[in-house]
Amino acid sequence: MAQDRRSGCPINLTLEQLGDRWSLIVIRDVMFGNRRSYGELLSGNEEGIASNILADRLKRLVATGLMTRSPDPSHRQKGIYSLTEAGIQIVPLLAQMCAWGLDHTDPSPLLSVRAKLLVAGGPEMWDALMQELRHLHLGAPEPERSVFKEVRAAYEAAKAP
Amino acid sequence: MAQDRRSGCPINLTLEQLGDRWSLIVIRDVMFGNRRSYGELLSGNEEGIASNILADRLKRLVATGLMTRSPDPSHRQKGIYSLTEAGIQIVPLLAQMCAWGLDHTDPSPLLSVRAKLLVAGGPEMWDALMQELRHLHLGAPEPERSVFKEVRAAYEAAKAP
DNA sequence: ATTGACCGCTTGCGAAATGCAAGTGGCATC
DNA sequence: GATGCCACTTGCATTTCGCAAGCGGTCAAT
Repeated sequence: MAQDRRSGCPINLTLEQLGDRWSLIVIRDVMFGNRRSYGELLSGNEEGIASNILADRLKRLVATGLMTRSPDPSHRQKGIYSLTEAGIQIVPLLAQMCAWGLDHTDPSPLLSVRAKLLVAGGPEMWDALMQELRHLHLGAPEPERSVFKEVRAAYEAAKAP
Repeated sequence: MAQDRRSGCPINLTLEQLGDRWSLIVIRDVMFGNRRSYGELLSGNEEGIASNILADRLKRLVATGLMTRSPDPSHRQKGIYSLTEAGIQIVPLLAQMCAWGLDHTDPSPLLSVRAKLLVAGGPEMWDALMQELRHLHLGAPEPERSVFKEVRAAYEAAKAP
């Protein structure tokens, strides 16, 4: 019963966990938007995710070990969602999706700014981002380089030139 | 009407094209298994894709420019599916999915052999594979290095030691 | 020309996922 | 203790998925 899967191929198994139209969107928002609660994720989402879908995906991501949910001390009802190490290691995957999307879809110029930077930065930048995420989500020491700051600066510069 | 999309984010746009449980499976089989016709894809598929889903995905992949369909001279009814350049550039994405799947799912040892090799080979190997795919699918000159051969050799060695 | 096997793809239909809108109930604040 | 907020559910219509069966064109043998 533990093995209810279509095949043991790693590509397939990844697809079984993340192969839908919303899971990676939620991870993207947690990761790059640093949205950590249900409300932030719901109201801030660019694509207009429905509330039940969001609730379902959060539950699933926690169940499959990509995120954890910890209680928010200021609001007992609220939870703070954090990426696990497995979740953080999705960075290169999202980066490749950025790369492909930039080249082969027709993304909006503004939303492409950050993606371009991330793609141009390459694996070094992705590693730095992952370090930073370990700091934000797992309590690791704060790294010197802040990819967030770099990306945000580029975005703001593009938005209001 | 041309723009019927949830957002202009490149990650989202990639997800809108490939974010389901079968599209990338089909691409994987065409790419790594060199299965080029409907029948080969249907009968050879590890995960047991349904015939209507396969037909639908092939249609969609052709429509969105990831593959082309050309007539098979030996069987008038048959088509030969080829990757386009956009399709070939999914290699790094699949490679990252391999990497993540190897680390964070529980893939079968045999099916992991090729994935491990591809991940260990890194971007150079992916580039070589892409060159080879351009030869097989787009008629580019045959490259010296054959990643297919390397991968097949590793697989056979693992299968029957 | 006819038959029969094969093969690419479609159809029908039940089951599941998706998406929208409204609702519920715990929680903090006043 | 009334009010407003917020995390999450529920109901229901629509779409997608998935299985099994079927259909029609093509080829090879006779």
